[in-house]
Amino acid sequence: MCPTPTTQAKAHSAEAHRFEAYLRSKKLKLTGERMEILAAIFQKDSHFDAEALHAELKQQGRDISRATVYRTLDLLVQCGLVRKSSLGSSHANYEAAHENEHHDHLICLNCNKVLEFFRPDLEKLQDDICREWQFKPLHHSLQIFGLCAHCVGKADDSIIQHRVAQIHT
Amino acid sequence: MCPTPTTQAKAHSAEAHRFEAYLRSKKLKLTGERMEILAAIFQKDSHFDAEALHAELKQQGRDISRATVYRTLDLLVQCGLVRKSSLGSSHANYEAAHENEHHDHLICLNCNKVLEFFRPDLEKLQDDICREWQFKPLHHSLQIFGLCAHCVGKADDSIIQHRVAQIHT
DNA sequence: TTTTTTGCAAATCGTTTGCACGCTG
DNA sequence: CAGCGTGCAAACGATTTGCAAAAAA
Repeated sequence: MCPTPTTQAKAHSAEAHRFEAYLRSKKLKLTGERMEILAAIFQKDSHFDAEALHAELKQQGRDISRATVYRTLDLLVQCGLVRKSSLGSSHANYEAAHENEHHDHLICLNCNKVLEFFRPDLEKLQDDICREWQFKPLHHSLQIFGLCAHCVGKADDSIIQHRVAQIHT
Repeated sequence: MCPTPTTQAKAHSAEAHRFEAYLRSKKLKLTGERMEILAAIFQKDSHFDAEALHAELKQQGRDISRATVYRTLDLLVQCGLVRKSSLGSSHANYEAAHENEHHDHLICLNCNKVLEFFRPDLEKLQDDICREWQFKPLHHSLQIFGLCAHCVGKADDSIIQHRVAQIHT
């Protein structure tokens, strides 16, 4: 009876509700473009950049301008539904903030795979450091760059060394 | 008797020797511009960006082109004398790698002060994480953003919240 | 109707590059 | 003198912005 859940179904997802609430709280408007961008992001499984998102929307038939994609990503970051982190590249990368869980990243310099991990003891250690310096933490980012299990031994050393020097943290 | 150590004295500093050795090993040339840039960097105490370095050189009477500054910074990063890390901004920041000591950063979102810390237990924890994932670490970066002791309570919440969302990691 | 949003294209900003000339080895 | 290095100005690529038309409240 129910139609198969499709992009359409996302209209009432938890993310959509949260975004709507956020927009209302800021007296901003709920537009088709904003909702489609949100849906597209939460359909994705991994990290992406603005350009890839824009291209994906276009191929889905929605020709939303790059400017709107950037503007909407900003809003989503502000309201906590999307997380931004470069992953070592010089341009911004984003990911849907499913479940609100925080995590950090292991980034393979050979195949570009991104592994996510969460360690409570790491979080605690950071709290200790902040206490020691009387520093109030609001955000943190730990990125470990190297070679994943598949790429160890298979990567060209000189290329990898070059990539290490190019990392943007 | 000895003349007071000045910029000139840097010509034989440990850094200069290391840079010279690196250049020789790569069959690159030891130029005045490269040495002056190195000296200027090691005179500085803190983090800086390419633009600031370029301006500083100019005001010291050395009018080295921006292109050369960028090219030389690259070389210095490659040979390990300079470290690159954005500190949350969208453009590159650099710091002299005195003593080879590794450290991480606490970055105040109000006054932009950067506190450096080193925790052996943090390094060990990262090794554990990498072992667990069979990941070979080559580089890492931990940045904690927030408010330093001086700025807690003095900062405008909405401005800080906005800055958190702008962080580039 | 009032206010916000959109798309477009131009503008920005940090950084890189091609090229002709200059300097190092 | 054979290569590299330099300065210049143009090119770049990601992101932002001003503005007039379009959509939401």
